[in-house]
Amino acid sequence: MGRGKIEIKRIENSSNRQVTYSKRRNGIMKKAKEITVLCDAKVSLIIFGTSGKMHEYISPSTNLIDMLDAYQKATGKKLWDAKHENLSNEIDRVKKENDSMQIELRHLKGEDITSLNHKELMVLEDALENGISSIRDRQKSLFIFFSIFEIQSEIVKIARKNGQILEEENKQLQYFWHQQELANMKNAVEETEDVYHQRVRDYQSQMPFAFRVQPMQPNLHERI
Amino acid sequence: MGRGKIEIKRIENSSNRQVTYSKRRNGIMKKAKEITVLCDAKVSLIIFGTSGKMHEYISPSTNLIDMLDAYQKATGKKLWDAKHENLSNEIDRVKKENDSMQIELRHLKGEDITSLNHKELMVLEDALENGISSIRDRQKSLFIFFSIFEIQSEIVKIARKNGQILEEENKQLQYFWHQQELANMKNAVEETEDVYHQRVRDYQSQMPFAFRVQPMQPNLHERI
DNA sequence: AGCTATTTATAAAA
DNA sequence: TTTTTATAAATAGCT
Repeated sequence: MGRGKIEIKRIENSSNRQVTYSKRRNGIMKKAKEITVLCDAKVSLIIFGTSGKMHEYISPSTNLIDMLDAYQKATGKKLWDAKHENLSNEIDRVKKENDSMQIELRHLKGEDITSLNHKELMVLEDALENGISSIRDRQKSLFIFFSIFEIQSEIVKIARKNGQILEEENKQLQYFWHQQELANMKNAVEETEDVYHQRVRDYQSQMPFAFRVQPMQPNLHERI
Repeated sequence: MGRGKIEIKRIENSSNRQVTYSKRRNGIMKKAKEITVLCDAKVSLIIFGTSGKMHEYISPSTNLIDMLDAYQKATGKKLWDAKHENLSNEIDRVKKENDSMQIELRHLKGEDITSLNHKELMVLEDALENGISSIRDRQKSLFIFFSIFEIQSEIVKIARKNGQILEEENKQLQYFWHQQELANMKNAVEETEDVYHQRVRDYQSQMPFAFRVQPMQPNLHERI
């Protein structure tokens, strides 16, 4: 369909090829649109020329993703599923890890343990005993922290009473403590004051003698 | 291009539409092949008719996946990445869940607890105490199970000694126990025998008097 | 699925 | 690129 008939083989003349490409590309696009309208067809047409520039036509009634989904259904070929597989495997792996941790957590909380044998129960018991002793150690060390803090406060108080420390120096000391120690123990102190006195009884008997404190001013928190 | 000119609008006559679809589909396919050859173009053409049947053409120099990769590069549009995003989100969610369980597990095991305040430590301690008491309860009930089993064995033994039970009846009794009880406690029994005697000392003092046993034949396992 | 009159696409030229 | 125009190709309506 032109001034002369042409063979269907690569057009060697580059500018001719470019012209033909442009014309035929428009032609195909037009045909694609027409068949879409005339026949209710869904068409996906993607063309790359040698320049690398892309042209596409997708029927307005659909979109490329749906087309490709349909393509996969129709052909059974995988397109992105291969890429999905990695992610799916990752999910499976993490979920399994999740499940086993879930089970371990339940066991540590004493749930779902009827399926465990004696040996397994002993392992669990040991783990729990270790955990509880670590936590009690930590609570003791927190108590020591408080005790030291309280001793300091008492020293300051006594010193002030005796007039050995001026009000200004006292303030500086308080500031020093605030900066050096409170910064480090901030987290530990949080929300702890309200249970402090209640727990003192529990741990005082376990404290090394050197750290035992008989507070002269038990309402320490009023001065923090 | 035909006996009459047609408007580009949906062909209402269904059989006409089907014929036109078939003809024009072939036409587009041919055009696609031609532009591929004539102009070194890469074409992806996918067509679905109303019947749902699919037809495709991909330039021989490429394949659909490469075309779609190029499409994504050219347009910046995501195709399967959108689907990947869901999976990625799922992974993130599960991993977060994982992390928090990891932390909880560590805490229950007494690890990484320096960042916890007193209140949090107390919650942990309670959880551990609950866990440990559940597990000890379970161990006691397992012990009871063993004790009953042992009592039965002793009874059988005494009875046999006294000639009150014939060898055959004894076998039947053993079989009965094997079926009725061992089936249920199989899991609990597994690997338990080797620690049985070692633990008896620990729990015996906690047992209700009724269940205390002074084994006349401690090497029970030889007859299981 | 063929036929063919007619429309449409396009090759070559500008 | 786009337009022109002669001609090849596609196809609508019919069998």
